[in-house]
Amino acid sequence: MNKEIDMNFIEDLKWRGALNQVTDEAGLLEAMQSGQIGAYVGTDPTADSLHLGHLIPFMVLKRFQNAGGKAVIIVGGATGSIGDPRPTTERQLLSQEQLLINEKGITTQVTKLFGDDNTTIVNNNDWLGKLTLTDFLRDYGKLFSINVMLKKDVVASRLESGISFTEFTYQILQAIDFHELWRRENVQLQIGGSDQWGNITSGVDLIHSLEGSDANAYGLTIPLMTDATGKKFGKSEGNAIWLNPEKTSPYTFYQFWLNQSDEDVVKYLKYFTFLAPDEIDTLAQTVKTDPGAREAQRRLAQEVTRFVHGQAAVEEAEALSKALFNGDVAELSAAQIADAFGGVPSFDTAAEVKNVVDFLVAGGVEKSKRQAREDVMNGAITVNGDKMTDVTADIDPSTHYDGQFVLVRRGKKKYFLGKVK
RNA sequence: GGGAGUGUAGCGAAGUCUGGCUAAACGCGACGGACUGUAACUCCGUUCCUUCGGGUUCGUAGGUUCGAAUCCUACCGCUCCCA
Repeated sequence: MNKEIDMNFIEDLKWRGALNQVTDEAGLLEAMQSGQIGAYVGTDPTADSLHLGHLIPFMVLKRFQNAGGKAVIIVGGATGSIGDPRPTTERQLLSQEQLLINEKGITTQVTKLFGDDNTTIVNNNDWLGKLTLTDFLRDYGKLFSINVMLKKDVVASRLESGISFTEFTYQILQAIDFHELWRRENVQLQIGGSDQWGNITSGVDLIHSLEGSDANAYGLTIPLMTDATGKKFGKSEGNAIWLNPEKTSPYTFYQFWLNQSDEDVVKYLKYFTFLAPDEIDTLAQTVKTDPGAREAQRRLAQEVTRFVHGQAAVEEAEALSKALFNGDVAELSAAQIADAFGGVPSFDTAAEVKNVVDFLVAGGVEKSKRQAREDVMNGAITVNGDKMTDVTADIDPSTHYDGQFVLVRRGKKKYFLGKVK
């Protein structure tokens, strides 16, 4: 492992604003210099795909990997079946079937992000699933003080509103995970969001209890990511941005980043790209000198989309963006539509003349006729490039694109593609 | 086990004592429009469904009443206190 690069890992994180707390900064750097060590990030399969919130710790893990470390990812089949306590309310347990589906989806995505080299993906069900209750109580339970567990922020915040024994125990399971990886994969560092601090330190303490207080085990947390308006990062129109292209198209993903505000864009460039500091500084200058060009946003969108979906997806998203925002969509050919519009939400529609309002509702563009009428009357609906303002007007799918498609726009930039059947 | 609270639209929160003027204040969010840089800010409109006649809502089920989110009964969920 290169000594110079090691020295930069923490410094780089600080510069990028990606460091909240470290248990022992000097100790960690020393461990990294003395040979290859592993770091891990745990993810519970709470959904069938990762979303942008998950990307936050993974970016740091990726930097660790780039710095020469080994990346270890736990897809938490066991912990996922228990549920990491939220500060407010008890979680709903997931069914075993759902957990399996989720594990599979997440494992696929993680593999894509981290590649095969210096990456290990494990499921904690492999060890936690085998642990019997008596072993658990004898081997681990004795090492945890209820008094300490109660003081963890998440637990403390739940004492008023209530917390089940199941969720209360979660921190022990996560601690066992850390120890297990410490033992079998030489994982000495656990990375997580700032809300994971309590769980991470539980793990560090457990390793120290079992392996001696001089055992190398460190924790690192990342600040809570919020946008300039103080809102939690990673939502668009109230929906999560997923990494699964089936759930959030690469085009929508690209647009999410392209639309970041001037206030946030540099922060995200530092955080979500692997661009060098001087390059980011240059982009930061362009935000000041020529904000309208949105050079920084464009670069951010390209970099992150490439990291998650690949170069081809970037090109597709850019081609589509160009067609939608810079061209006259009515002039496009059916072939161009078929080619470029794979990324917008689509729906099937019959080859028959239909009232606009009914058409919009049937296609899922609008959720109710009331809403559809309102939007039509406000001039918010454009069909094949023509603005519709008359609620009694009809849509004839045969007029454009060889009768194969109907292109609907709602508002300024939301497009829907009707595929004529 | 005993006692006290609480459950209102996506969320938060009024309204409940003093039943009708309440499809239900207000805030947030969301959606649309103007402005613009496919921005931010600001401003404006909308935000249960509808064949625009009306229909169905205030944890659930009943009841009282000409009329109930508002009163009564039972049940369910959540919280707190006592044991």
